[in-house]
Amino acid sequence: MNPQYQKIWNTVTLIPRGKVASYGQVADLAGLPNRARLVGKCLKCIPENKLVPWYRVLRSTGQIAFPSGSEQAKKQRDLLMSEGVLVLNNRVKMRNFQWEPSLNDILYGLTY
DNA sequence: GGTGTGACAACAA
DNA sequence: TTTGTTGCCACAC
Repeated sequence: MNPQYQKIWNTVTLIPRGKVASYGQVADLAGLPNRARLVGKCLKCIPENKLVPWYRVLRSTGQIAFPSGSEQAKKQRDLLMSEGVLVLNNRVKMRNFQWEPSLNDILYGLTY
């Protein structure tokens, strides 16, 4: 499988419970600047055995990427709410919930 | 190789 | 705030 995909999945796995990240942020951390859209593609083909918290990835605005009211959007909202992330009108307040990776996260989480 | 397509982002109005 | 436009770039045809 494409090593870029592995890197992206690993990065998403590092997002802690109760926090979220944007597509662009994940791309940057994975060493793939300006490739937010690749992250989106990547998330829809996660292998089942991987257990990647895809639902913690949102648009830079805090909006859920799926159309509001869609089944996928509902599912994502429920998963976020279940770990304490407040979702109103298909959107999260990034000010409150955006993940700020520590130096340790970057040095030890993204290497393998 | 050209072309169209994204679970995007930044900006304008 | 919400909507539209433009830039972006790896992929799949």
